[in-house]
Amino acid sequence: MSDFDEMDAFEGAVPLSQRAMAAATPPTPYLDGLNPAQRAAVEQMDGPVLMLAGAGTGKTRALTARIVHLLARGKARPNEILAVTFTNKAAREMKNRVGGMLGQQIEGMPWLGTFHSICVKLLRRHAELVGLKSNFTILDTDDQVRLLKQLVQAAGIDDKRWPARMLASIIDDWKNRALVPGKVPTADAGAYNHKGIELYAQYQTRLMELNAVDFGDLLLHMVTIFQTHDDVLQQYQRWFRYILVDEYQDTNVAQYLWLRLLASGHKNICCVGDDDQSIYGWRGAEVGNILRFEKDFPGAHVVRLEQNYRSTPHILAAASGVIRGNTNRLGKELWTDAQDGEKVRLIGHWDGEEEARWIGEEIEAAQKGTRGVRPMSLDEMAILVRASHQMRAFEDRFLTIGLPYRVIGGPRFYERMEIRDAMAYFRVVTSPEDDLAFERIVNTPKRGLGDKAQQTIQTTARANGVSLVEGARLAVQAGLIKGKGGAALGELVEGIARWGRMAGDTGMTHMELAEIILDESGYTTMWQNDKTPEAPGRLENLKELVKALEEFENLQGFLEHVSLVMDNSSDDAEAKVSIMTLHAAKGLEFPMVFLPGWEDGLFPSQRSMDESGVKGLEEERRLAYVGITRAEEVCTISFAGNRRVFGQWQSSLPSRFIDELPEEHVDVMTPPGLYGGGYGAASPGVSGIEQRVAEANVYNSPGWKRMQSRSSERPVRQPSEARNTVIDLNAVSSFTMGERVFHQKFGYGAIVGIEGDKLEIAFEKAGVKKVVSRFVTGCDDIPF
DNA sequence: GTACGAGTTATTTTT
DNA sequence: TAACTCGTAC
Repeated sequence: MSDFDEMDAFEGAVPLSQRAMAAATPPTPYLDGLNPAQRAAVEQMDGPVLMLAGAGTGKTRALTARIVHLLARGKARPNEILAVTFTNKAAREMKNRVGGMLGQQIEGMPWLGTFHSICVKLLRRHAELVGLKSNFTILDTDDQVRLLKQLVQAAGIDDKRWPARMLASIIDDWKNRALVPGKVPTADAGAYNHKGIELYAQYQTRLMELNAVDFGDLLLHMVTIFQTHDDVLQQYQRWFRYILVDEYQDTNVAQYLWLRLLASGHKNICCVGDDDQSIYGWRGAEVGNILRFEKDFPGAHVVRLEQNYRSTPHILAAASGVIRGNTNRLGKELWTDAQDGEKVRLIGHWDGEEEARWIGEEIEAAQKGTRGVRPMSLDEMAILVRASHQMRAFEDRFLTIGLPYRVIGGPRFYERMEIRDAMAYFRVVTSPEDDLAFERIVNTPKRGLGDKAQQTIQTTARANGVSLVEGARLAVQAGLIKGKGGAALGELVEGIARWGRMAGDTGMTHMELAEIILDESGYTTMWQNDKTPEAPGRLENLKELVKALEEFENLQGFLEHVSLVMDNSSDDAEAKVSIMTLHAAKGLEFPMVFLPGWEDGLFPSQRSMDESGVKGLEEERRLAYVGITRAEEVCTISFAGNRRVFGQWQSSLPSRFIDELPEEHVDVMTPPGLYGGGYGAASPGVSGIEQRVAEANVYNSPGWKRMQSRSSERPVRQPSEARNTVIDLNAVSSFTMGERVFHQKFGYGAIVGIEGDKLEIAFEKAGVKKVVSRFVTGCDDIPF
């Protein structure tokens, strides 16, 4: 069971008074260099503390110092401190920093971890109280949906109209709100075509039968146990002398209840967070938890960390100006000692491609040091977008100009198909009753087992009250599955049994076992024979998976770890620009940050506003705040007048957040491709940024005005699209020797030969190629 | 069992 | 537009 040894976390309870005395007045080097607010947050050890930590105010430092202080003062032993984070990354960082501050790795803080990993440990010890066995399996989203799909279909519901995914998110939402099937309010009765609650109950029953839990259950079951077994609750209330919570603004109702139950004895709970950075409302986070802290814990000490060590004053002022638009804040104002630095830069572009092109050029200039303050490495730059589809324009552009970039986020290593397949094999081997895993691999690779064969397996298993593996064995034995499929299935079942025996055998490492499983099952061969371009990568991933096993004692340990730790370890050496969503950027910082796509409807997202009204808008605004505060030295906000949305050209207005930027901290730039910038005054009554944007921007250009005036009809000349059309019409004849042209894939180049409609082009990055002329556009660079 | 074509549908994502 | 899912035809 991974890093959790049954007794470790609780052993050696020496009376506290004795320990406290032994640690009379030890030196406190970890307090040096803390500012007064941080220090207060560290030294106020007893009772409830709310540490309101603005962006870049050294919260992790204060949090780790607090842990070290508690230990140094003998207030608690390492295993008596409960420290909860949201992500494994945060947990890891805190662990490292506590170790670093103490000068050595203490014997471990077993209760420093994510909500989920801590709940797994607890639930394994008390599983029987909610009807589970302690070796329950943890289902991920994929398993969850597959299971629900079965139930939905069994209930005779059209899963096309009512997708299982939808039900999964409804159930997740209930679990986030700590609602067991019987407690779902009647207001939600209509959910999922009035079948939601019933299916939720069925799903929970099915999970019990499978001895399985989903992510939401980890919290929910523990809350149930604490609520119904006072003795258990008290045991942990006594054991966890001090509780620390990171990112408190992201907690959902279940997590909140869990914390409140544990803290209700001594109330030594320190919650750290920033209401202005609450951006996960859509997945159940309740800003209300942090806003209500002082009511929940009367007499709480509230400490505000407001000195920012990250950004320049202009950047902070811009961020403050935007977030000021929100109501219902606890209220904080970031300040800094730092020198002035550059103002936040604001620029509008004609369309999204233009924006990507400009940012690409800015990045290249910044690298050389011809722009901004100093030459910067690509590692120091990031582009933060609202929605991942916005990344595409940048990827396309950077590919053509050969600018190295990396996309952060997206499918993680352990979510890739081949990894999940391989893990399903491991799961079946280590626990043959894992039906979901068996279903996944029974016909992967193809064994000639279609729907009918799989149904036979199901029926046999159910009739005999056994697992699918066992059902399959019986079915084969009884000759119910004929031909090639039957033989292959027999082989698979036999293999599972054999590999299971090998697992118990000590003569073999679990890495060797893993390789044997993947080879003998034919899984490796399947990819070797696959000729799709991604096959080699998948084989590579499988190799990496086996390598990752090394750190664990056995396959079970590995599976346990992986079910909760879905990390992506991509540490490539080459310097690259990072592209990611604003959500993914939380907690990160970069000297140079680009915030493109600030257009109303895109950011703030129309959908957010439609679905959640003012609440939604405020969360979007916090997203803007998070974005701006990621920047250390240079922050560039941009928007485009026109953008392709679902293949259609759409024009939009600059984001309302742009109007909220304080004018004196913003430098409005003139977009390239405009003849000298301004086109006269904007309409009267418009002032401040809006006016300056209008003066400098496309919004006051003839092209824009033309489009506006014809807004009811289709604009005569769409951007880019128009350009392409013109070229297409003149495809054969329009090119001349030496002309500079652009190709989607190969970038810029010059024509060195013409043969009918085929062109020979010397590309700047890709060398000389022959290309059909319609794939090439001239770059006459005339705007609009 | 696969391959292809029609039809659908377009946030944010951790555990 | 493009990516994905589903159903049908071979």
